[in-house]
Amino acid sequence: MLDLETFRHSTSHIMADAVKQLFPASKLAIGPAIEDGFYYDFDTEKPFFQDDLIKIEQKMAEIIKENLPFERTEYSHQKAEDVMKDEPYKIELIRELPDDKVTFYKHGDFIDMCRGPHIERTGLVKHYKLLSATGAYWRGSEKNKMLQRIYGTAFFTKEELDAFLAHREEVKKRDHRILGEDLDLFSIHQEEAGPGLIYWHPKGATIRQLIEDFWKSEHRKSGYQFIYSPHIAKINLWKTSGHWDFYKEYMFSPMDIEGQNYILKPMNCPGHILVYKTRVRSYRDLPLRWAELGTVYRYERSGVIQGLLRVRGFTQDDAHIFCRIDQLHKEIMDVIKLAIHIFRSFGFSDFKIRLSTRPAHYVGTIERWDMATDALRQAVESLNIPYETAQGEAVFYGPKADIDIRDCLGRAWQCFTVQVDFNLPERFDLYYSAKDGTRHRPIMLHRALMGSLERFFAILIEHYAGAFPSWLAPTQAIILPVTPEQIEYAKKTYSELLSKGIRAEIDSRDERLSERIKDASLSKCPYILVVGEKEEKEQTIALRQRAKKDITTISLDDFIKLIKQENNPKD
RNA sequence: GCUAGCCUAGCUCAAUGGCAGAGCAUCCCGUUCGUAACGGGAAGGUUAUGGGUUCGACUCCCAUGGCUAGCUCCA
Repeated sequence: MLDLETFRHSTSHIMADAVKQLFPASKLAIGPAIEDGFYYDFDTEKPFFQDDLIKIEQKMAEIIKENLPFERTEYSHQKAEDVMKDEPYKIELIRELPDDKVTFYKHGDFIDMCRGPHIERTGLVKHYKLLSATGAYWRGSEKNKMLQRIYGTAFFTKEELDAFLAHREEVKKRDHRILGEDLDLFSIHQEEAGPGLIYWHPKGATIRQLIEDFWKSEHRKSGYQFIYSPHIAKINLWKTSGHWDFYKEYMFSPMDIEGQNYILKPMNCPGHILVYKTRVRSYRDLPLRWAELGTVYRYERSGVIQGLLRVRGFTQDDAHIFCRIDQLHKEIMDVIKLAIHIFRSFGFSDFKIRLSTRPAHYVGTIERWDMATDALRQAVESLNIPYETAQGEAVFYGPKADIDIRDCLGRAWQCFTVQVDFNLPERFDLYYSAKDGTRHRPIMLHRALMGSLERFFAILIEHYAGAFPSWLAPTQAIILPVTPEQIEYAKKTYSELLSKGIRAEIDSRDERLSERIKDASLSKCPYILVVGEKEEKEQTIALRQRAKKDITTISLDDFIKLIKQENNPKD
């Protein structure tokens, strides 16, 4: 049985063959299979254009039609370099191979150094498509030359390829940047105000408030307290925390205020630590769980900014937990439980945890690292969520666990993180008084559940395709009087809904009913309430639910009951 | 930041060196309407910004800003 990776890898060879035939001066770099298909990097005189991709696809069709066999051969280093003498990138790779034997695969006149395996014949490839051409650095380093990369994909069946392309279309349709504008949720004013800075419109702000309210109430239930900290602080604070040394490239330049340098905060932790230090903490005070919807500013290079997903100013749903070692396990467990609960409430149910362990360079003792890592591992295991361990992937100050959530299109997003920190308590000389009066270092946990509100909002918009569940919808019900005769009745209905805490609107514009239904539907409002002569007489409403064709006539009280039922996040 | 492509009305897009245009949205008028696009009219532009080439530039060239897709990075 063929595996898809082999199949796609072979397709990338066919593509490289086509490129070599059409553009003989191109030099080959690498061409692996990737999650959604494959790519191949070339060093070419000119970048590839859209038209070139079509030509390359046609040439590939010819190679496939010839049904050439893939043949494997092994050469010594010497011979390999000889065979690849016109391919400088291949030579570089060959020289790094430890074995003397180098394997090659050949079909027709095209030969490529490659570990393999490959499919038997080019004719097996039938359903493929070239997707895009972009620049990519040789070996991923911007110090190296930029090569030209062509992405493509291949599938066993036409149905799978069509489904993949349809999925790409769906992703495009759900793009939060488009929906954000269509639904009047937010805007970005790159020219006037700067890229990566978000303006939340009333509808977007309503959703944000709903998210924040829910977040706060769940935190209160979980024993958190809230604090607020300023957006700027003197540079010394960032020198003490160490950010000025290891995080400088993401920090905005200092601003001079009365001869002192101040920095826009890229993180909330130093502020929380200052609060901790305002008095001597007892072992009985711990754990302290302090949360803040803290807005931070980070310099991101212009090329990486994207919609709400990657910005220069954003609000973290941050919290810091100061605790004793013996409390660590429970605190970690509770944080992960809270995160899962919140994600479920927003309609996510598929999670994957990644545990990152001690890297080569670290602060703190091995014993503490092992203990903290075990605490993380035990918490994850007892919650029965699949996890993987990323050996040596943690940051220098402590082990961490991250959670990827999967949206309804199967895309994974990293939002949640919980990080143990042995470093900052040390740098700021944090302590608490133990039972016997001696001083001890508390352990500090950093954690964010949604990560950034901006980014999480983007994920929600795309997850729901802008059709937010009733509890999050900026407008839950739009009331449409059939004629001006019913405006009074519509207003009465409106006041009644408002008084019950339902987010309602009236559209009594001088437009045909069908026009106003169209607009209400496009706004993705969950409920449309039509009131005409008949409804007024019977004191009812004609209810049209989002994504449903049928219309039901019910009393306003029944509608209120219905919407109240939906007014809470699902868990 | 780098590579490539792109930037025309609020939005989506025409105009290939010779008079800047359409649809949607907006505003006005008409229509008073029973479940997804009513009719008519008006207004809307220093063609991203700055320079250059040319008798003449939305169009060609240069710089700057920004966007898009990647690379790298990441909440």
